[in-house]
Amino acid sequence: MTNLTATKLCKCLGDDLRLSLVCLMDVQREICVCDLVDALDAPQSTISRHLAQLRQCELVVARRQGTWMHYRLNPELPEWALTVIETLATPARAQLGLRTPAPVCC
Amino acid sequence: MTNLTATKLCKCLGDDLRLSLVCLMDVQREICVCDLVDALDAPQSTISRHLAQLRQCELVVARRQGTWMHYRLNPELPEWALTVIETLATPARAQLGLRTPAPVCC
DNA sequence: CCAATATATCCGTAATTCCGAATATACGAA
DNA sequence: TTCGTATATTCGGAATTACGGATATATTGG
Repeated sequence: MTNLTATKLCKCLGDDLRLSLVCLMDVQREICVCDLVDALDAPQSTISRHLAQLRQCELVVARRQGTWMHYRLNPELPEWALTVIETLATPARAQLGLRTPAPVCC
Repeated sequence: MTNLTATKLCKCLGDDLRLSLVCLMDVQREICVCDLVDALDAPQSTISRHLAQLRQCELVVARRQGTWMHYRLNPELPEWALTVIETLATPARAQLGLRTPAPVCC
């Protein structure tokens, strides 16, 4: 179980970049940072900073594989949080102009 | 139809006070500002400012009745937005310590 | 150990958001 | 018109958040 609150979840999702990250993880079960970096075009340090924030709120978890880090939604997310994410995913992808990126590396 | 985006919705809900306001409107079909002010204890100007923000994002609409203003969720909210609000309402009420206030005025 | 690659963290600054007292506005009643 | 009540807006300052270049760390291969 996480100690995620409704407010914290919304704060996390209330930013274009973080919402994009979460949407990409929702499509692909797991995705590595380099793919995130070139799907969204933003400097690597920015992406990494937002990922850290998502990790700290326990929205996502990371798995290291060699030099790569693979991120995915935290499988222990409470059901209401998952519902919110899945409900937002479709409109968000359209609004943010996200297309599912072809897996590049890993 | 509104021009609400997923990010804007989350930004609105990503604040304890605004999330409380929305939860209270979700329970009571319609609620007036004075009830909101004494349900949440925060200065009137703060409540009013947050209500203005919710109005501007088209999350809520207001109806004047004499000197009172009655607020409710925008009935034209897209379905995904309503789903998000309803999904969050239960955990949020618990986390924010909200109890349904007895209608005081109006 | 060294070099290269992937990712994370630091840090100073810019931008945004939040606050609440004071003030303005809107309305009903007298 | 004037007063009283309900609500909205203004405004200056405090607090939070975001940014991204520079740097640090971790891991693999040679």
